[in-house]
Amino acid sequence: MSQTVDRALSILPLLAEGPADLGQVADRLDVHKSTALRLLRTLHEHGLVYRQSDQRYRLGARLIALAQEAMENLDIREIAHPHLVRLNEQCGHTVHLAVYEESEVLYIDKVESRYPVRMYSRIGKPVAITVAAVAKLLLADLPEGERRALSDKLDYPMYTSRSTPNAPAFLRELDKVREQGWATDLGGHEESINCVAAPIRGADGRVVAAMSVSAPNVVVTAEELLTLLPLVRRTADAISGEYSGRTPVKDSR
Amino acid sequence: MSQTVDRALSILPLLAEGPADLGQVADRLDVHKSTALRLLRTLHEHGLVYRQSDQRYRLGARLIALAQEAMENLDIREIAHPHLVRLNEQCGHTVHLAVYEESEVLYIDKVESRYPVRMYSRIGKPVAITVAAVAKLLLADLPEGERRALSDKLDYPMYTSRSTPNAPAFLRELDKVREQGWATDLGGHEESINCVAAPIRGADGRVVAAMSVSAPNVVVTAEELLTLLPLVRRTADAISGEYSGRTPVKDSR
DNA sequence: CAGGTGCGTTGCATTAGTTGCAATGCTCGT
DNA sequence: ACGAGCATTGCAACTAATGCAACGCACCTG
Repeated sequence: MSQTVDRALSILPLLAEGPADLGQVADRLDVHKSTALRLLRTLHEHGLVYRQSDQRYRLGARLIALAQEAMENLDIREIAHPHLVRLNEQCGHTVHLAVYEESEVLYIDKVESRYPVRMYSRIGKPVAITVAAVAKLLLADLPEGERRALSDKLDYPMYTSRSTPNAPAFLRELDKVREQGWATDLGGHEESINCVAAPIRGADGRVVAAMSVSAPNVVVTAEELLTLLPLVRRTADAISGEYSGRTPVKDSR
Repeated sequence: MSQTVDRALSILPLLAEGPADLGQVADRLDVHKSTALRLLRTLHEHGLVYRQSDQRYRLGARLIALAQEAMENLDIREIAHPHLVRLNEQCGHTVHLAVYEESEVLYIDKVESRYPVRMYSRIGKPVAITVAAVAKLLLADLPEGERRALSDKLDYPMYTSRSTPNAPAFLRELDKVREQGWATDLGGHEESINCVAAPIRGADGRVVAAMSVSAPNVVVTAEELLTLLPLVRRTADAISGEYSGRTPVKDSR
């Protein structure tokens, strides 16, 4: 809606790929160098962009600080965290918490496995939306129209042979997940990693977040992992209860 | 430098304080509501701002994802992480990694204490710059002029009776730290928490990061913590070596 | 060491893009 | 059902962003 701001913000994902110099930024934005310079300067003043010693630009520190504050404003996270820790203490595996926002699902909290073999994932990283167990739960709860529209515009990368191959299969999976009230990902993202996930609901019953337990085959088989399902669901329900009991989406200050 | 972008970016820290509606944003920016609306819309399109169900705006998910990528581009972090984990395994206490950027010091990595009593801190949070041991190391290495200028414009909040009270005291402390090559914070931030820190240097000898071990009094006394100093310094030196050996600030793609 | 290339930077005239206003639409509370 | 409060839209006025061309500077190169 605002061209100038639009251009300036387009610089951020560009720099997320790696440092770039003025010329590169100008080219990618398709604007004159002087224009790019002014935009970069403004971003710099706000600390979103940093100029390293070789004069190239990269993302700045304040961005990290802002994201931090953004997460602290998510009250589900605050409420859920102790529950996640407890679950991790009980089963030892990696525990994730994820939310859906604007066509993306991303992890907002994580408790690391206590086993030596750990899976790769990072808080803030958008998850593989077509296969992750938490993603299925979050998308399954979307209103029909939105769900269809989203499933349509998604890509369905075949991470493994068990990845969800296309939109119809995905929608079927979502229906199943919605009905049973939990979800799994059995090697659909990485061949040797399985997950079980359960939804966290707000007072109105809508799914506000999802949590999962993940473990590699070498530690426990998929069957063994599934035996944790009741525990995961109980934890999720406990979080739901606490979340609904408190002020729902209230101001945090 | 660019008014429109400047205004748009000013919205982010504002929303970091908590959700706000259009009117509040317009007021704080001192612009007309329609202007604020357009700026918010642009931020929204880029996912930096999210509109929650009650129509108020808060920081968006992509901000978190961007910050994530920003951190992954910091190669000190990549290199240091395994060392931090190993140090944590050896001593059991909380280990922090911090960098200086644009008048701020912030934590970019953390390994949690294995003791039940943990200190509060979060990756991405700017640190108490006048008292934290890592901050002293990073600032001590700044060129004279910059150091004086910065020390001058800082606030010196008295978190505890042992906090650095003012600029002259701070500069003296920095001189001491620079000379001895390590730093401490003995209850200067929180009465019962002590830290020892050591600098990580690049190939040119400049301090590029600093790491620290922190523990509360109830777990170990300050004296006991100080016995860890050689270990902390050795770890920092190991990281320095690896960092200098590799491509210094090279492109990451 | 002179000349050249590639980059970032600056001042300025043009014009496109942003602004604030006023009017409209919408939602909620009474 | 009515009104208050907020978000939203279209539009004309004008400010502020744009691209150009020229300059400065550092680094190669012959």
